[in-house]
Amino acid sequence: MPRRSSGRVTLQDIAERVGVSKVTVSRALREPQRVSETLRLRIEEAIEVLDYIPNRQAGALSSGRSLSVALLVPSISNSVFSDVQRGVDEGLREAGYQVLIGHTGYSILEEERLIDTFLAYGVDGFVLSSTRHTDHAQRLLTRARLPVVETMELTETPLDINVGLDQRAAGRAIGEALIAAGYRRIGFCGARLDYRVQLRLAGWEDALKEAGLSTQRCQTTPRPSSYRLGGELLSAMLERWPDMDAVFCCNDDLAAGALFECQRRRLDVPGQLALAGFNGLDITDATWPTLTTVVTPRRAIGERAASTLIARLRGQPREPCRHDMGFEIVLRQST
Amino acid sequence: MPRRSSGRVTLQDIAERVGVSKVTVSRALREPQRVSETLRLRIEEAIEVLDYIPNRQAGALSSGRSLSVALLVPSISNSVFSDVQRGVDEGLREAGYQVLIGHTGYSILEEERLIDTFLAYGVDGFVLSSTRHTDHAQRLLTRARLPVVETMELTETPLDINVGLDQRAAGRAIGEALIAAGYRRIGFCGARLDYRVQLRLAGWEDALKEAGLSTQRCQTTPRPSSYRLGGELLSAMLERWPDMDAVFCCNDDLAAGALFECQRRRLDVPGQLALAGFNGLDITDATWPTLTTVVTPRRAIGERAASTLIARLRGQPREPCRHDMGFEIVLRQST
DNA sequence: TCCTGGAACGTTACCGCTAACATCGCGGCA
DNA sequence: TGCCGCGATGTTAGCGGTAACGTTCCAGGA
Repeated sequence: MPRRSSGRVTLQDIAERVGVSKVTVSRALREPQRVSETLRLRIEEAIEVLDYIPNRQAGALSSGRSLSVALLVPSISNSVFSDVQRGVDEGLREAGYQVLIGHTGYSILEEERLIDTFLAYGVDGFVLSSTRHTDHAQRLLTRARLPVVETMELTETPLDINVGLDQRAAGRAIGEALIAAGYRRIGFCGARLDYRVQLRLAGWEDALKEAGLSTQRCQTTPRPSSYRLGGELLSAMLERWPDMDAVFCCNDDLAAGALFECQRRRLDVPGQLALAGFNGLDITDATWPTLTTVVTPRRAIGERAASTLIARLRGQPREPCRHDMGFEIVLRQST
Repeated sequence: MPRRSSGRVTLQDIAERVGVSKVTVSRALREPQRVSETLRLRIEEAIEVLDYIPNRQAGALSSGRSLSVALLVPSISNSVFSDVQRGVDEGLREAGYQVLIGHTGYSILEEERLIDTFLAYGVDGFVLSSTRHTDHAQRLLTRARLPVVETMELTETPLDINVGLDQRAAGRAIGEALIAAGYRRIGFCGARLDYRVQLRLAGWEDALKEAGLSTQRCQTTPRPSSYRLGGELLSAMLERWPDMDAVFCCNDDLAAGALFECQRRRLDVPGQLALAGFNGLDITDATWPTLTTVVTPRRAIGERAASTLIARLRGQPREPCRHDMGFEIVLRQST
């Protein structure tokens, strides 16, 4: 007894209805110019009538290309990454690729697990949201010989393509901007403490040290970032360093939360305390006062990731390269 | 000349190394208790050594099950849906399923396109974020005979499983709460105007009409929701209806934006104007004043969607059903 | 008239895995 | 001793496509 077929409409069904072989139907779909006009129309009609949906699994198995790409982000709720995702998605969709999203929860072990999973799904490439991976993950990626884009921060040793911005320089730049604005007792508040936050912190220290200022006003926690946490961290800092005149928050969520806490305490921003965030999310331009921040080109990063990946997928030879997408300090009312 | 193999390690490679047939290796992976202990260990070792990654496409093609489920959300940056997503993801991962995310941009046409795409990928089920679909989408889903969960709002006519909350009742409840708090000139501000927002608006009208209050203070726009838009809409409303004493915003983003606008205008909240939002996002509990809102059980919706879907996937017969997950009015400082 | 070449379509053999059924070997029991 | 039953493993035949190569047919040039 033959294996029961799935019941789905297949190429064979179309072929029988039209009276040709299934290869011809397949060709009509993939290389329309290679079948005669009349036949193509009849095939298209049959596809329409029977509601044929190609089986990508079968196609991928046979051709070795799945026309899909994995995008791994640390968190799906963080709009930083949804901007990147939009850029990636748009670029790749145009080229006929489907983007499969996975979220690592900021864990490189989970990233490794997802790389394994998506390799099993036969993706044709990866867009990662970091440059740090487990050894095993690196080995898997290398052995798979797939194009890989590492995004967000820059690295000296990209696996393949690297698209991001100099997080340390950005941290330094906002530090310098605060100093230039006249602040002298500048704090740093950071949550999660992932690699990028550490880089921003290092940049902040660079700036303060160079100006001969103290870098002691630094409040960090491994807890995940949130608005409320921004308030809590600011409270702790105000307690420890009552003389603080400005705070650079490692991201906009913390900065907004800190701002809300200032409002709660009737602390004038920027009169009594200046605040700066990082990323340039929508909220920084909506609060009162609006928040000074470092605007990161997230969408552009996603788009560049897509375009470079497509070049690789189309056969451009593998040759490690970095794309520095820059950043922009935007001074607003909070400083 | 035979087709070039992909170069990947396959079951056959493992089988040869261990000296058994590939079916046995396949069995060792899928039904470990059916192969002898010693052999299983040798197979596991070979898999480890050769870094074997199963080809899911081939497995899915052969077995007819892909162990993946599609989750379609309107927007990926909206944290409402990332909460749902987390619930779905967690539940399904435990059962061995991979969740593939697609975002429709609030368009049912795009939803239709994605349903088509994911059917081509051979997913075993769908979680949709709405109960409204194109006719063609409905036909595709019905013909595919896959389990489908429609989430977020309730419907009288579910395709299969329906998990959500009564959006209209929630709108009505917040309206009643504002009335109970003594407000009489209550406005509504809504963006995007998707189906759920329309239901909330209808509920708000229900409450006001029943109390004999005017429902004229209603400002809506099809533009997508954002913090800034909340400020803009509020400004417009204050201009048109200077006597307004409370506003129900169709979601928390607008409410927060409206709050920021009040701060900008030095308008006391709730003294001069009360504000209420919808969803219960983190920000509502962080601002100053904190925001009254309708807390929706997004995570629970996701989890229930996962558990009911799993039941179906495990063979439980199809029988349309609704799960009302409720909501909670949380009164905070803004009212 | 014959040959040639290319457009249009067909045949074959896989891709890597699994369902279904077949086989083998061995202990236990009549 | 011979047969049965069952656990452990193997054989076969696909799943639904596509790459590579083959065939057919007809126009056009020598």
